[in-house]
Amino acid sequence: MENVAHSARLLKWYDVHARPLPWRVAPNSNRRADPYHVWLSEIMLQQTVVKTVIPYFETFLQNWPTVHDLADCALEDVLKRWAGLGYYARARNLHACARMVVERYGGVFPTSEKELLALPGIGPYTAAAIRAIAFDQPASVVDGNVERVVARLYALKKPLRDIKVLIRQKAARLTPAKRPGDYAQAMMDLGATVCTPKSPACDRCPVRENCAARQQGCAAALPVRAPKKAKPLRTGTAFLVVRDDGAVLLRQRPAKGLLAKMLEVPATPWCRKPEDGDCFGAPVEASAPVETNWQCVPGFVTHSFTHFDLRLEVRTGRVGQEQPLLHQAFPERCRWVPRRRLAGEALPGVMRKIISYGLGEPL
DNA sequence: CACCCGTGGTC
DNA sequence: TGACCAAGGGT
Repeated sequence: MENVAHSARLLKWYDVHARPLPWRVAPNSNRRADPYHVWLSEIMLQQTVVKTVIPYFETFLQNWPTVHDLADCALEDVLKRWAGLGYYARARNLHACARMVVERYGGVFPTSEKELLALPGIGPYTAAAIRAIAFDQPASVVDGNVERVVARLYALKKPLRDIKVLIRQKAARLTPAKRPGDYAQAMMDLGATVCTPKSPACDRCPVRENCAARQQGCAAALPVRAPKKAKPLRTGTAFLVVRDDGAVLLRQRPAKGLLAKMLEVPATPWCRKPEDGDCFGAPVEASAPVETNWQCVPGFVTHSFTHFDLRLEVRTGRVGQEQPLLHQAFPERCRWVPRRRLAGEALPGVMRKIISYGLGEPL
């Protein structure tokens, strides 16, 4: 394929169809996007769709207009603002990266691939995106969209995991020296709006003449993904304790692992075996954070994580102001949170489900 | 390298 | 409605 024709057609399409996004400058613009904005948006966009990211991006910029502001704030505040977005390691790395950029580089993002890759939360994709979009360097940006577009352009029919290197080579060869930032965003916009996973709109595609998969009629079937494994079910019981003044008992999760450093509703361990009333041989009551008259809420809260499904029973309990916490509840990590403050806390989506389910009202 | 790591948009 | 899976990185 003629690479020049490909990039020329794509850029011409992008000039017309580029979506205005908060972190994006207009195509063919003389200005470059702010590296802080590009970095922040790219971290948020990892495995997350544009529509979901936009309000979070606006909130972050409003609270922390510069990387200095973000570096100066407490991690806890970042986690609060990140709550609901998922993959919370991104938030911890974001904060660490901001501090590193300020300490090592005086708040100015480095431009070399080596230096960018050394920053927490920045991998091959994000480093290339920052170089291309913020610094106008001809870096080859390969994300899930580009993998799909390239697999179709060349009708690559082997399993995706076996041809990742080949796709990177093809993608690098397609990347133009001019307007690399616009080109990168054009490829990703194309994948997100035209060359979509299930039913690609080939009749609207600016590079349909170059697409081998379209000629063969197999575009929708590419790329070939490995079959997914079934998710195991984990079960447990959550204890929603409401104090007489309406405050709810929450607990900070451990520093590593699932939902690290986020707040949680105290609960039993989440067990592999869906056997009610028993977990590792211990009774459910052994995980209760207080002694009270527990009330079972009918039904379950269900939630699907990346690698397992969760089904939780919820029990509610009312306690007085002077109720002592039980030893098993890790009291050093427990906090009473006023009802009105709940929505702004670092509560993951699953915990918000549990609380609103147990309270019988939205947060 | 395989696995861990969230959530909700999308059809 | 449920299944797919997204602008990936860390270990």
